[in-house]
Amino acid sequence: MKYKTRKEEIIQTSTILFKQRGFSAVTMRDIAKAMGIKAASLYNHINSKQEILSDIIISLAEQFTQQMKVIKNSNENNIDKLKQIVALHVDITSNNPYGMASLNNDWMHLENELEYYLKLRKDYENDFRIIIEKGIEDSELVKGNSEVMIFSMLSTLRSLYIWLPKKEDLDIQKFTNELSLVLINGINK
Amino acid sequence: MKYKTRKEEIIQTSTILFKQRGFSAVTMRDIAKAMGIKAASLYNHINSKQEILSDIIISLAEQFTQQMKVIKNSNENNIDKLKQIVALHVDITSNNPYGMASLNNDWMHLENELEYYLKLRKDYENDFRIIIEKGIEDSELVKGNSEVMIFSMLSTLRSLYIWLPKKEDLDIQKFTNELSLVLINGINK
DNA sequence: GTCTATAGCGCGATAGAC
DNA sequence: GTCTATCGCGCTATAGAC
Repeated sequence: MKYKTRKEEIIQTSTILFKQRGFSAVTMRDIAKAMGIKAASLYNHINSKQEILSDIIISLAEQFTQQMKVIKNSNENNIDKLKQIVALHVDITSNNPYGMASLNNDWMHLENELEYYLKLRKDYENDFRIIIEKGIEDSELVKGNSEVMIFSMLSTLRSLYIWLPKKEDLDIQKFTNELSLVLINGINK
Repeated sequence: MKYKTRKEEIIQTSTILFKQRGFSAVTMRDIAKAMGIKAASLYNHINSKQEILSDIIISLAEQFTQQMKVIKNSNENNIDKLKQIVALHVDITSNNPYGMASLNNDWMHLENELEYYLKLRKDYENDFRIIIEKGIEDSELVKGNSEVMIFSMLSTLRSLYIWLPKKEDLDIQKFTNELSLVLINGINK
C-alpha cells in the first residue's frame, strides 16, 4: 500500500496538482478525478480545500524551523552552519518537491494559519541572517552586503523544488556538496 | 496622467493584483474594483482575462530574449557577459517587479501563447548555458557542475521580483555590482 | 466510504440602455 | 465608456441513500 490513510492520499495527490497549476486553479473535482472518486467523497476524509493547503504548508514550514534551531545551536563555525542549511533544504525538498511549490507560491492563500506561517518564516530568515552576519564578523565570510548574500542564497535554496524533480538519478550527497561550493565559493576561477 | 490608455491602466492594475494573489485567484471584479469601475466596463478595452495575462508575460519574455541576443553576440569575455545578464535582470525587474511575478508563477495559465513562451524561455536558458560552458572551457570559471551553476544563478535572478520592491531607495548600479560579486565570487573569504 | 443530487454562490463574458 | 442586468457555467460544500 502506497498510502497509510485516505487522507494522506488526498494530500499527496493535491500536492502534485497544486504544484502544476497552483492552489487556486485546482478544483476539488480535479483532486477527486485524479484519485478515481467523486468530489463529494473527499469530504469524508477532509473538512475543506483550505485544510489540504495548510496541512501541506505548515508541516513543511515546521520542519525548517525545527531543524534551523538545531543548526543554530550547534558548535560549528558559520560556514559549516551554512553548509548544513544547504543540506537541510536539499533534504526536505528532495523528500517533498511538490509540497515545496505550495510553500513557496501558495502560502498567501492560507487563512487561519497565515499569521503562524509568517512568524515561522520570519524566525527562519532571522536565524539565517544572524549566521551570515556572525560569519562576516568572525572573518569567515567576505565583508559585503549581507542582505544580498541572504537574498541570493535563500532564493536558490527556495527554488530547489523546480529543479530537483528533473534530476531523478541524482546523488543527493554529491549534489549538496556541489551546491554548497557554488553558493559559498562562487564560480570565478 | 499616469497611464497613456485605459488598457494600459487595466494591465498595470492587474499586474499588481496578480503578484499579490496569482492570476487564478484574481477576478475581473477585483480588477475593476481596484480601478473604481464595474467589471463589464473592462471589456470595452480588453477581450478577456487571458489577454491581460499574455500581454504581461509575453512582453517581458521578449525583452529578455532580445537583450540576451545582444549580450550573446558581444565581444566581451564570459564573465563580463554574466555580469551583463545580472544587469539585464536587475534592469527589467526594477522596471516591472510586479509583472515578473506573473512571468515566474503564472506562465502555465497561458493558452494560445504557452508554446511561444516556452520556446522563448528555452532559448534564453540555452544561451545562458552556452556562456557558462564557454566560461569553463576558457578557464574563466572554475571546473564544476555547470548545471548547478546555471540553476543557482538563474534562481537568484528570477527571484529578484520578490526582493527589489522591498528596497525602494536602492542604488540600482551599486546593487547590480554587489549581486554580481556574490554570484560570481561567492561569499567565502 | 462512495455515491447522486443539489444548495448557494461567484465566475467570465455579453447585451443593450444611456 | 460605463452602467445594470443577466446568461451559462463551475465552484466548494452538504444531505442523505446505499
